[in-house]
Amino acid sequence: MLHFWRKGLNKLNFETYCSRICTKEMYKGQVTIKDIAKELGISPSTVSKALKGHRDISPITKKAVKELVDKWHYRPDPIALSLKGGLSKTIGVIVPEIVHYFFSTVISGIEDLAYDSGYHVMFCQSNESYEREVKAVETLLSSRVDGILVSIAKTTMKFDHLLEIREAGIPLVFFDRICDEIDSDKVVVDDEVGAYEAVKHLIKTGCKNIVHLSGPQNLMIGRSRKEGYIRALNEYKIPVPGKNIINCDTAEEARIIVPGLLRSANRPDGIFAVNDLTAAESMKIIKQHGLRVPEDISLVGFTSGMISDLTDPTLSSVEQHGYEIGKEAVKLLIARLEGKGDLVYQTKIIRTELVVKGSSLKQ
Amino acid sequence: MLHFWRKGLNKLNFETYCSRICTKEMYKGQVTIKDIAKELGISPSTVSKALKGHRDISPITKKAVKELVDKWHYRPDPIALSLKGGLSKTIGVIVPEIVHYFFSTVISGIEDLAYDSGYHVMFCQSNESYEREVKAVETLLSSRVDGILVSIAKTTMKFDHLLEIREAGIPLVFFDRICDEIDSDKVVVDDEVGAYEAVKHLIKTGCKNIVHLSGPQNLMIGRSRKEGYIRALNEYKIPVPGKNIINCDTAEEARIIVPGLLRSANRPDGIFAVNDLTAAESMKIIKQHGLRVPEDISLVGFTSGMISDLTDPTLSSVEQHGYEIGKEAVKLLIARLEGKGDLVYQTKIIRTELVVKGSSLKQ
DNA sequence: TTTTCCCCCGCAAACGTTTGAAATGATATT
DNA sequence: AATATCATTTCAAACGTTTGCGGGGGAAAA
Repeated sequence: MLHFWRKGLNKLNFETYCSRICTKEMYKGQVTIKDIAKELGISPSTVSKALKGHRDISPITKKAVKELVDKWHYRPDPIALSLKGGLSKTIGVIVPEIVHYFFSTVISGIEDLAYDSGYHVMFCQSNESYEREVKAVETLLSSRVDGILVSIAKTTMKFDHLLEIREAGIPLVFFDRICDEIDSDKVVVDDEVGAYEAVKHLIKTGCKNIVHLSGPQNLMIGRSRKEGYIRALNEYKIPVPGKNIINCDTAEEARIIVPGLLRSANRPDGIFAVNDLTAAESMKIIKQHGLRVPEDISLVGFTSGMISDLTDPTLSSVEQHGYEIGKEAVKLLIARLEGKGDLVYQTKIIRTELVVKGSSLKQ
Repeated sequence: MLHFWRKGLNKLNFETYCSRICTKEMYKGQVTIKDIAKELGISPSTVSKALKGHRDISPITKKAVKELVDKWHYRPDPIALSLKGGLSKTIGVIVPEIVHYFFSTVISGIEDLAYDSGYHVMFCQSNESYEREVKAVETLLSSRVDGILVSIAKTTMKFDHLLEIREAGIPLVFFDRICDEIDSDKVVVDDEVGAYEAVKHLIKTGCKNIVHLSGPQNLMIGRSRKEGYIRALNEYKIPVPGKNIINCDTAEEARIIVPGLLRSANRPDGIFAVNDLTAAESMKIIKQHGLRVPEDISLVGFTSGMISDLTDPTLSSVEQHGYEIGKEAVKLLIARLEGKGDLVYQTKIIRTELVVKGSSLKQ
């Protein structure tokens, strides 16, 4: 029974060879390499080799295989491939929340570059919860992703789960909400410079009493933006009273905090908010109190997307280039995955850009 | 070599049994069931059965296995599992774009329910391009996802790629941007009713000349919203001149179209826009022309998230409950995947809700 | 005619896991 | 003492694919 068929095969012309009736039950399950082999009366390994153009396989067989493959819509099973090769060609992403302009922009960048590079994207949202974040790491690890991109939750103070990723031997890249305690590839926005530029702009346009509505101080981004604020004031020798830095990074908090500010003895004439949503809400409150933006109070936010075009007046803001961040993060990860990256960890800084609009143009 | 060890094993106490030195090279690759077996001197199948609490396995062995598993952080390889079981426990999602409040909300709902149900989510964005959508289907199919959720792109007019999903035998659920030509499970918003309610509200608050800025008519949502608009006007015996229905569903188009409207002979006193972004841009243009909202022109949009709170005045809009849509879509898919769904296709309708805010309160 | 060589192709192992069937040793039954 | 019973474990096959190795057959060289 060995090789007896070959005489027949070699004499077979393509018509006969390929026009056999399609007996494969295509409605159930997928076409496998074995099905192709059985139909053609050859072995699975021959089919496999034919498919990748191995020189061992004769042109006649190659052609026959390819035609049947097309006819039956055979697709190699990525799962079997992964089992063999050990790589899933999938990268995992953990973000605090998807419903958030900045993060969806980053994800968009991640998705675009990942797919162009032949990787799939699997993602989880932590919903800003430490527990969910731990669970997400667990999920991704047991999914055998090749690498993980993560932007940590506001409430994350312990990092064991992230270290576990490292211990499992899979590459990790932080973006935006990075973790200082862990040495790794990182992509960050130059928050400090962005904040500095924003506050400097407020000072130059005549603000004397600038309040900073700040973000959580356990996150780098919260600290950096505050530092930029302080540096700008220091540079212009303006005192920085502690009460001018107020933790307030949501619209809800703004509704509680801003009214008090407006009624206080020395009302601010400039506000630098840690994000646009807070800034926009502040603007509304200011207007409700009968004050004008920017005449009475100038406002600058930190990008959360198209918000800045919708407010009245339009909102000056620091653009973060989320799409670039996503792409850079994937680039770093893939470089490491494919071994081209040298062993030293990199931190990529994406520059910010102050976009001045209506809310800070005093005259 | 067969079973000779057992005498020893049974006499072994746990300390000795489990405290063997961790010789496994844990820095490279994953711990497999074989490693556990080898270390314990038993066979892989015993380990496997011990792990799932098979009654065949003695308590002493079970405990030993579990302790080593904990110690070495063994995780079953999902890839091997998938190879065996034929299921990847992954669902694929195709959306037009992630950077879009409505879709990111839906995705959030999808993600939440999917993970709670033990499924992973893999996703692609079509960027509103037909070609990209075809490629996304291709990608997802060759990823062997168990099911696919899709919201089609604006430019998609042919549906062969979607039929291919059906032919591959994997369940398909449409959401929001559904495809009428394909019989399948669907989750839709009752756009028609939402539009009807919105326009009725405009009529009741005194608008006589209402313009509809409509969406693409190849999409159900574009057609349905237009139909709701027409039904409301018909009900109040208000004529519907063709020129009052204008294709315009982006801020860019609004900047071109709306100024003309405002300068026209019979300027509208109400506008129903197919989405909030268009409505918000229209509002800006109206104000720039020295007209007031809602006194001169009332405005109602169709939800795109938090936009409606940011404009001045706030924007009346039809809420779509994107999060619910995502959850329902996953629910339908999982029901079908797990065979509990009967064979008949379902269409789930998520009701909309008119949220009246400042832009349509004339007095 | 025999030997050598090359071209094609099949075999088998491997990836990690599951599962029914077979086997082992000890104990209980006749 | 031979046999049946039981608990516990191993064996082997399977999922779909890849790949180095070995071998059959035909053609060219001796």
